[in-house]
Amino acid sequence: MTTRDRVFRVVKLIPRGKVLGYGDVGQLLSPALSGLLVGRALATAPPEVPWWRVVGRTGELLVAKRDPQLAVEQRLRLENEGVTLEEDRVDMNAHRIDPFTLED
DNA sequence: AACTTGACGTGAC
DNA sequence: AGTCACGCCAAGT
Repeated sequence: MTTRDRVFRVVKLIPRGKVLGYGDVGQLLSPALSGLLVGRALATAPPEVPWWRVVGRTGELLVAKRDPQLAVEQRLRLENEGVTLEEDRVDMNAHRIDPFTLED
């Protein structure tokens, strides 16, 4: 079981229309991972992993720094499942879920 | 096999 | 309200 797989396991639990922060995902794992590594893992995410439901703590689409194209895709996918964005930011207050509710 | 680089976040200046 | 340092460690080079 690699770190990537553990990240994927958590991300797959995020329900449609909800989001988590990179740090949140890392925090759910034990031992906890830094958000940086979560992002690193997501960079190689397979199709079945809803990577677009992971954003920065403030709702920012941080991927834009690396790949603006990918950020556009993320935004479209999010809006497509009902997540509202304000100026390239997810409305965290409305869509961020409590990490606790994800534990299997 | 060594070295660098991050889809991050927090705390200290 | 900017920077900076730093933990974290898998991947890319």
